[in-house]
Amino acid sequence: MARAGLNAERLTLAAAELADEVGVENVTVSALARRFGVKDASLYSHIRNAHDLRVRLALLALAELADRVAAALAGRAGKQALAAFADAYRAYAGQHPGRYAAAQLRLTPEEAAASAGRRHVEMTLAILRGYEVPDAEQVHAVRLLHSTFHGYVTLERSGGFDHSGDVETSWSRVVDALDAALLNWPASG
Amino acid sequence: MARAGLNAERLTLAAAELADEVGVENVTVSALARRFGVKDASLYSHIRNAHDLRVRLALLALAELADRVAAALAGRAGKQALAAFADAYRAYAGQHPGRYAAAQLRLTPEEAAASAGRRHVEMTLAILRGYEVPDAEQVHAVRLLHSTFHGYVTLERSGGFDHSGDVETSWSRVVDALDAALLNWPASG
DNA sequence: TATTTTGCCTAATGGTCCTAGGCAGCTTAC
DNA sequence: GTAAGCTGCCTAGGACCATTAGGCAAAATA
Repeated sequence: MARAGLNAERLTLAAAELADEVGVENVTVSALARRFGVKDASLYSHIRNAHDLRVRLALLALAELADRVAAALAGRAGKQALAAFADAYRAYAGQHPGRYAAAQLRLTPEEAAASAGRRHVEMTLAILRGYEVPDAEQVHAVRLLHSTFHGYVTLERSGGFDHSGDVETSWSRVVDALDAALLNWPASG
Repeated sequence: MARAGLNAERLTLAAAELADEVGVENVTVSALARRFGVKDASLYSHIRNAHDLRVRLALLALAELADRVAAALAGRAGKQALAAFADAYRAYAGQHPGRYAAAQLRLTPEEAAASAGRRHVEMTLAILRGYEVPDAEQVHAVRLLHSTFHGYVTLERSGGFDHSGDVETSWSRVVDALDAALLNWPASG
């Protein structure tokens, strides 16, 4: 019998495709084995267990997202940079809902350290350089941006906005509001 | 043998407790049956299936959250109301992480119509009455508020903020930023 | 070519979800 | 107060998923 040529990377990539097609919750060791035409047990030479697979998937998604954002950010500053970050972030979640959902997995400190999480924070801090946010306030500003972006795309994806109204306009209002908040930080009131 | 006295409500409540104790992902028909000292199959006279259980749990959580927010909102307006909403929302997620997570389940239109989702929107609109947001802009403002609150508590819960910095200060900055956004809506820039 | 490594296999266990059909405890009717 | 029926929880059993142990054959190496 010919071998299927499996390895951890190929499995992770296939898991990512599967996630986008059928949702993270359906990314299972069995489904993955089926996709490669091998038995479930065969995957355990390459991944430790199902959780290990999900961690790899999360790391893949975080890295891809960081790449997208970095590309969007190149050569931009100020509100241009903010909007580019926002749009790239939202576009990734829209094009890769399964991967985006997978990226929300809670990581251990070691896993987080090996992840692109740091790059996300660095890029957000880069945006703040276009504004005049005091150093001591930057953590809070980063949290506001992440929270808002994450909350928006999550609700948009999960159908929280279904009923009515233009989501594109809502999104630009969100970006405008964040821009204003950064301009007036921390005297936002 | 004495009967356990099961019914859909008791099961849903127990599922909610289970969710807060061990996480939504571990709220399983088996675990619930174990908690009542009955066999798995016995639950199927009361709930249609595992998904039905999760829907009931989501509806419970949405209703509880709406109650909390309504109580916090009573007699307040303007920024007071905004902060009360925000704090009640965040407190619920903090005290009932499993229920809060369960409330994020994607509902069908019929389920959503029977849910407290409408109340959430109504209460958010009530907050806007303390500001001067044009009618046509209210949808967008509601989305900004929901996105930001949801994003923040989700990231806070999932450990996205672990490393450093005062989360209470971050939270008040978030509320301040939203207050400012509503005061200047839609000329946020 | 002989040897080692390694990849995928079979076999088996235990957990979860779910259906079908049975029997006993509770309810109601007389 | 007992007989009838309803209902609740049961046993039995199927399908799918996660995982481990041990085997054999294909690749890699000597």
